[in-house]
Amino acid sequence: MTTRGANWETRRAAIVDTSATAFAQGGYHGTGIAELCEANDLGKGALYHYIGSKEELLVAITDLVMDEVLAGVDRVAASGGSAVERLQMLGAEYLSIVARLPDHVWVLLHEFPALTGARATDFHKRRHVFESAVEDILRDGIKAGELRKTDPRLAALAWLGMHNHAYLWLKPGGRWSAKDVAAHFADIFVNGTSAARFVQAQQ
Amino acid sequence: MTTRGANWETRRAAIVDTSATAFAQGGYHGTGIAELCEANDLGKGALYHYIGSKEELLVAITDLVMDEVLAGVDRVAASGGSAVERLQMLGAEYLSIVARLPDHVWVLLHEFPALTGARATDFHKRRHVFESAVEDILRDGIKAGELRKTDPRLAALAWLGMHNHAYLWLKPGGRWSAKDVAAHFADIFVNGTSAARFVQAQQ
DNA sequence: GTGTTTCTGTACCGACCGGTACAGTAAATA
DNA sequence: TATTTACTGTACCGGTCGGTACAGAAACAC
Repeated sequence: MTTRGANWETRRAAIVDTSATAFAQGGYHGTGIAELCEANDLGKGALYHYIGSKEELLVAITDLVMDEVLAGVDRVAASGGSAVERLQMLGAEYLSIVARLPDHVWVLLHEFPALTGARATDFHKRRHVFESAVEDILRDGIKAGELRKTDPRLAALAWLGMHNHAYLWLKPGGRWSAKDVAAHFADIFVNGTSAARFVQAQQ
Repeated sequence: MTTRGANWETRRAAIVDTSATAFAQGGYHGTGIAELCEANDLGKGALYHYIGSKEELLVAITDLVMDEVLAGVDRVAASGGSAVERLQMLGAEYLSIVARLPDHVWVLLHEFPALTGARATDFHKRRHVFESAVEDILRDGIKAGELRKTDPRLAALAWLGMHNHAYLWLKPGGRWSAKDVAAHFADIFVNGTSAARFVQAQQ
């Protein structure tokens, strides 16, 4: 067993972040240990003093994202808002993570199939919690009469697609903020893009 | 220069398809030449007689998908329908490709960053044609008064996210057909999920 | 049958893969 | 100052990477 110094944890966290960026650029399999060493400005010995193995690095990256996502799910559940309010809040929570940790999210969405064994099943469980949260909110909204009677699973997949896709173009300091996009997406998803509704409302 | 027999092309096409499935399971970098040989039941010599190189295989897979996507874009443009009609039609065209070639699409969406040089710029140009087609239809719809005045770029990103994401769960012979999903998605995107509109319409 | 072309398996290449061993250094503790 | 503890660079491991050379098999032409 190896002992750990005072700032071992912070050093490791920095390595995880830097490596996430490297993976996001070259892919998990496409980025070698040598490149990670260069990105972190560390020798192999020093690197392995912190990471254990390449797969542990991948686990650290995915865990970091999923911890935040599930914390967001909890905050939304505790908010006690209406289904539509919770849907928009969940979108804002999720997109703020995407905007804050775009590289980590990139790695998560692209490389989670590289996880093996217990790590893989663990990840799938946690992802299921997030996706079910979306679907449950939609079910609540339909039951409460807030939302039309649509297939909740298919609608959830549409919602998830809209928001997941943002990891490709939503960047911190970019054209839109996470909050703006969340509001816009909630508007499209709930109210649609048709002009007809407003015509009718004016009648 | 190598000469080619009568069924060289068909053999190559079969190898491209089989390799797409292999890449979709293990990733481009994660799948070695040896695994491709096994998947295709061919020795290295035979395989290289058809593929040239590993990257050419990737190019063949992405080209196959993009050819179909751009053909769909052309058919939609030639249809002469309204913006809303064209939007739904483009969704159906795209999702039918996703359902028919899920492995190819998987490889395209995950591994296109591995393309280099002219291949990369070519791909980005063709993808831009597709994404612009979506945005242009939205602009047309807004101008014609069919759609509300929203940010066309952001709305296009929402639409693309919804449809792109389908490569993860839309399978041939699965729970939903490509046409069903396209109709459902168009309904959500254009009309939204709110119950309010129908309440107002009934008044 | 003979010669040519198309195809395929085997052996092999240098480079790089993820990972380990370990000596050495720097800093804290005594 | 002596000793321990935390950290880091170098050398190296067996294995696999993508790719090539080439001899021989199979299919074809005549």
